[in-house]
Amino acid sequence: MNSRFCETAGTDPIVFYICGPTASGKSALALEMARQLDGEIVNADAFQLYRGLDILTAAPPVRERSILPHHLYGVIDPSEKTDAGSYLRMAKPLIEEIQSRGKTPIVTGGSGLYLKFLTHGPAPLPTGDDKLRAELDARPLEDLVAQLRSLDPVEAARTALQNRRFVSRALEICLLTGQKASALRDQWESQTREISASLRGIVIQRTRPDLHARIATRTKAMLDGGAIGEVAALTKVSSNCEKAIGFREIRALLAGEIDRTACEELINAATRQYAKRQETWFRREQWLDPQTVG
RNA sequence: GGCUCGAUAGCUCAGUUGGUAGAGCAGCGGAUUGAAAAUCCGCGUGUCGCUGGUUCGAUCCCGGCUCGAGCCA
Repeated sequence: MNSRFCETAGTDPIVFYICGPTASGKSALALEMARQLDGEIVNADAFQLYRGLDILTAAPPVRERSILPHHLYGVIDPSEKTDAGSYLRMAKPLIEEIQSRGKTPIVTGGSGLYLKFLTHGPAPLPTGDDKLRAELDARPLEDLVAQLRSLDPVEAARTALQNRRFVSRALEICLLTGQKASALRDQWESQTREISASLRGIVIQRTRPDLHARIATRTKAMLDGGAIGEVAALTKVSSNCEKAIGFREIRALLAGEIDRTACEELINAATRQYAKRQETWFRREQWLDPQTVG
């Protein structure tokens, strides 16, 4: 199975992608492939970017990272925010630099949106604006929907109007650019045709019972292995970083609001739900080659 | 041993004055280009403990049994 990818890697300066749901074994596979392909690993996980949360976010441990180059792990302070655009601005030059040294970048991670930025490029849209978002968040959803409908009826028709995030973002684009979000998005859509054909990568697939068992094992190991200490040690955490699965649950445990058993089960459930959403995302990325494991 | 209460979805429970049942959580499916481990949409998945009886019809009423909790011995 792996030899096939070694061959394709040899023909062109390519980037190899290893995707899949959380706890599916991406990191281990990435390490093995990096050895075979003379590659270097590039993180594509939105939360493993944060520093000091290796255990909570199931990032490869430092001893593993020292075997061969691992990039973009623990590079952002938990008090900071990040987004798919800034991830792309870090990852793209890095990948080119790795290639310039004759190495194969092996991108691995489970953040579908971040991966999509890397594979299909950014749309010509403005970065989110915290101040504007705070203003929009303070207004009723119907109000935002009405404004979006008047500014950009095409975008309103395509947007899931019950989803405040999506409505808010569409409106944000219109307000920040003075243009129609729908028009800007159409530009990008037309640019991205054909890109998928040039991409190489796999998505790890496991049965649900297998994946759920692996999640349970990992959650237990995290809680036993220092995740609680990591959370306890954080003093300043961005609203972005605190969204990490397990963060809220461990905070509740530390505050005595829930017991260890409840904490573990809440994290398990949230992780299972996340894994399911990841599977849904990667199912749509048809350029990925499914690899059934387990 | 006697009495009382309970037994309904994977879990916690509601309900049907008799017409085969519904919430939350879990689960399953989906959307998703700058918050994405986020956010949102859709779906009830069932021998109503077992067994007799009454009834046109029982998850519901009656008897017996099983299991669980409590009280009395």
